[in-house]
Amino acid sequence: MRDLSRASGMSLAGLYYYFESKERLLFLIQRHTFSTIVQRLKGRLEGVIDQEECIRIFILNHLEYFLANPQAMKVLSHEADVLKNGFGSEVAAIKREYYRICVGLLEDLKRSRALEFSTRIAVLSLFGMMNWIYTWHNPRVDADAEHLAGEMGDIFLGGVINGNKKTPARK
Amino acid sequence: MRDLSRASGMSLAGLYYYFESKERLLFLIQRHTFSTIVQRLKGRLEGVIDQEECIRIFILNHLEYFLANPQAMKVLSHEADVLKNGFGSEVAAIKREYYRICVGLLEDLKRSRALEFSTRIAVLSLFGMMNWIYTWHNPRVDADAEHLAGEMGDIFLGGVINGNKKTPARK
DNA sequence: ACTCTGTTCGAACGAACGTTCGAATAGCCG
DNA sequence: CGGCTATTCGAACGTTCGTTCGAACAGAGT
Repeated sequence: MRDLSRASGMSLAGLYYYFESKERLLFLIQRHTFSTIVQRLKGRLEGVIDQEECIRIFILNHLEYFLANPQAMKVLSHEADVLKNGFGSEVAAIKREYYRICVGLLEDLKRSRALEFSTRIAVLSLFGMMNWIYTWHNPRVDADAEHLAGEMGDIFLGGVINGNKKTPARK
Repeated sequence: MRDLSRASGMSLAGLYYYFESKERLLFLIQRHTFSTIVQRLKGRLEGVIDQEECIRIFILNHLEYFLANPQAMKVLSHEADVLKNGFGSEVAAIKREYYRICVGLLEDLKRSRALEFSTRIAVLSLFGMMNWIYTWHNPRVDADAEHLAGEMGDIFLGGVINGNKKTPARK
């Protein structure tokens, strides 16, 4: 809170005139962030029918927001589970909706191409690929969101669509 | 430190008889953990020639350690960059060696099959898939390390080997 | 001019943290 | 037994943190 006070130019006590507690402020930031991501995603998916294109849009939407707000996403990734019961559940609901959208897209893809893989593991692997970016992305040496989304889309979609033809029988 | 004192049964001051500071204790834990992972990996890779099998071993080795020490890996993922210059650089060197091993394995695979993809992005995507597990894995509902390593290996290897045949031209 | 409401702030409180210090204890060697 | 070293601990120190309180200030309405 003292850092925010210094950065914003408002006194420490002044912050508490607008935000009743540090936890509620974090809650507002998280709710705003995840709501924005979900809302933008829904807009971009509207009218798109190709299942593969939908997943590429999902990845691009996610990475664009992450790379446009790197410090914010670093904090949100770090403070993911610190909100207490009341605040935590509302944010968790938004995250769950976001997760369910991705599950839906992947199951559409599975159905349309008669694929076989665990949706849960695939979705969470994709989230891992995308979210881990905050630990390594350097805007001076790494590509932009569009290019990264393309590369990650190739890896992920190539993996779930083609599977691994070399060793198809896995226990 | 007070939590460690309570959990270990030793008094708070007693801890400082063995560890000169909290930061040095964290450094020792990190060094021990990452050294162990690298050392086990080298042992398992010895004599293996098939490039795909090497990467599957890499994934399995990583996930086995992560799932065997979930709380520890959660802390290490969270406190990845808090060590000061002296301590930080030694741990960073071990991590860099680990990263370089994975880069080497992937470049062997690329060379042997004449593949085309960004090694850096592929490696960091793989790390993301594997490291993100600490945020979602529940031993009561999720599969064990061997099964997860198989599924993630299918997705990752399928992705980098087969690429995405549907839209091969990507700018 | 006076009040009322909305806004801002310096100063402080209580709690938690990393760390230190001196005393107490235990085991061993002469 | 007496002295030595290794080990353990209660109590405290200084700092940082989230939060609160009462005073100060500004502007609008009467």
